[in-house]
This record gives sequence, structure tokens and C-alpha cells, in this order.
Amino acid sequence: MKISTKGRYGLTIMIELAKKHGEGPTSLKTIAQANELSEHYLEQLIAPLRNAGLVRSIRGAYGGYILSDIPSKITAGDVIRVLEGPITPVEGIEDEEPAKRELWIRIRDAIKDVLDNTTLEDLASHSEDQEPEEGYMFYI
Amino acid sequence: MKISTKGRYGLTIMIELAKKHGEGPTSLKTIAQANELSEHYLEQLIAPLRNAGLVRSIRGAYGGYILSDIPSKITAGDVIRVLEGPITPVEGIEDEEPAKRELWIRIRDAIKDVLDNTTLEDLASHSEDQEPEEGYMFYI
DNA sequence: GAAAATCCTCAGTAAATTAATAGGCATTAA
DNA sequence: TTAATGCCTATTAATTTACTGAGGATTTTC
Repeated sequence: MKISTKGRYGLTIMIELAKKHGEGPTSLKTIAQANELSEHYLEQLIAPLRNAGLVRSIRGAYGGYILSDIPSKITAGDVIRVLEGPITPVEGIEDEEPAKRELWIRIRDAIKDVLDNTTLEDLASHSEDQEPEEGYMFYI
Repeated sequence: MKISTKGRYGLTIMIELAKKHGEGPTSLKTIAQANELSEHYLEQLIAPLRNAGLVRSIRGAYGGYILSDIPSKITAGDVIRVLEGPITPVEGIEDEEPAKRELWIRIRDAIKDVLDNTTLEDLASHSEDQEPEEGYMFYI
């Protein structure tokens, strides 16, 4: 019943790229450092995102990645499906008996509804208005 | 992003007990055979359900299990929480940054909404009207 | 042309989880 | 007394997760 680090870190990558959309490529090193994640692990997560056409890579020095489309056209569902597989609470819904099948379908549709209606634009803009840290003071 | 066999078989057990509610105890052997599952595996799943107070056991010959409450008072959420742990799409939602935290919370609430509003009565009654098997003919 | 910064690929691995199986003891109805 | 059940602890094969390691390919800048 969990989304693994694949989907979670994958979303983190995509949100970072959305924040920098239109400003040229962002390197994985930058994203890894900003989020305290293993750059090498992120490389393995972005490969399927590139294969799926969600990001484009620019190789060589000062290269990196950019979104293939504008942030309002890419959803959390697009990202999660690539990294976690089809959105479904169980394998083989169709094999279940009617009562349980309907339950799994209702859960699946509820999750889909959230993921497919949340865009990278939504996620990136909410990331902007950071909550103050504990102990934060407003210095004039 | 999956509910494992623990939660799925656990629900299967509870639906069978709901169907027999008021008719005395049902043995795991009966449930295992009816659903082509390992009786021994089901024993391990019903132990936490008993510890959580969702079912009561009757030991000895012609014993078995009964629901602790009426089917309309026990939800799929009760069963899933016992066997799969808290309903949440990620561990430590509160540690995530605001944008992702809100996403996980919306997903969590959507799943909760379905699971907590589906009772064993709902599931047992929908199991009654079986779909015809493939090759089924209506013999008069 | 050399060096540095990046992407790209394949392989390995420790820990955890899943989905059981094995073997037996305890209790109770008939 | 026996058969039918529940109860309990341990073991295990397969899979998944979350990485780490090693190095090659490409491109920019000096």
C-alpha cells in the first residue's frame, strides 16, 4: 500500500525541473544536492522518465535535463505510472470476485483522480511558499 | 502501491464470516477450500484479526470463527489496517515538503474514504449475486 | 587538444518483505 | 477416546527495494 522511493524521488526530480522550466537544463547533481539524495540513484530513476518521453537530456558539460512539456501538461500520475507501474491497489483486479473487484476499482479510481488531476505546475507552485522552519524569525 | 495477499485474503476470510453471520462458527478449512487458499497461511492472517478483536474463535471440534460484531459495523478499513498497517501512500508524510505532503494526504484521504465506507455487509451482499462462469448455462 | 562536467549503462548486493511451508501442541464436541 | 478444530514458533525461497561500484560516451570550455 505504499509508493516507494522510486515514485517519490522521481516526483522530486520532476518538481525541481518544473521550477526551472524555461531556464535551460538542470543537472542531476544539483537536484541530488538540493534534496540530499544519491545522484547515482537518481540517474537510475530518470532513465525510465527519459525513455517514456517525460524529460529530455542534454549531454556534456553544463548539460542536464529539461521537461519535454510545460509543467501544467505533466501530471503526478504520468510520473508515478512510469516509475511504479500501473496505478492499482492489487494485481489482476479482473480475477477477483465481484464484491472485491468493485472495491479495488473504487480505490483505484480514487487514487487516479488525485494523481491525474495534480500537475507539476501545482506541485512546483506549492513548493514555492515554503513553511517557516522551526525557530525561524523574520529579520528586517 | 499494492495491497498484499495479507489484506486481500484477510478480506476474503471476513466476507465469508459475514455471509455466515448468525449461523455459528465457520472453520478456516471451509474458507480455505472454498477459496482455494492455504489453510495454514490463513491461520497466520486471522491471528492478528483475533488479537484486534474483529473475530472471536471457538476452539475444539466443530469450532471455527465468528465475527465479533454485525457485518454492517465492520469496515474494509478495519480489516486492512490490521493486516497492512496504517493506510498511507508513503511512510512519514509529515517529513515531506508541503507540495508532496498535500498530495499524499489527498491520496490517503481518498483511499480511507472508500475503505471506511465499505462494510462487510456491502461486500457480502454483492458476493451473493455471483456472475455466471464462462460456459455457464441456465438449466431449467 | 586536454580537461572537466555531465549523461549513460550494466552489474552487484544487503536488507526487508512476501507468501508461504513444516511441525507440532491445546482444546473441545461427539 | 478420537477426530476436528484452533494455536504457536520456526524456517525458507523468491522477490523487491534502495542503493553502490565501475567505467564509458558526449559535449563545453580553456
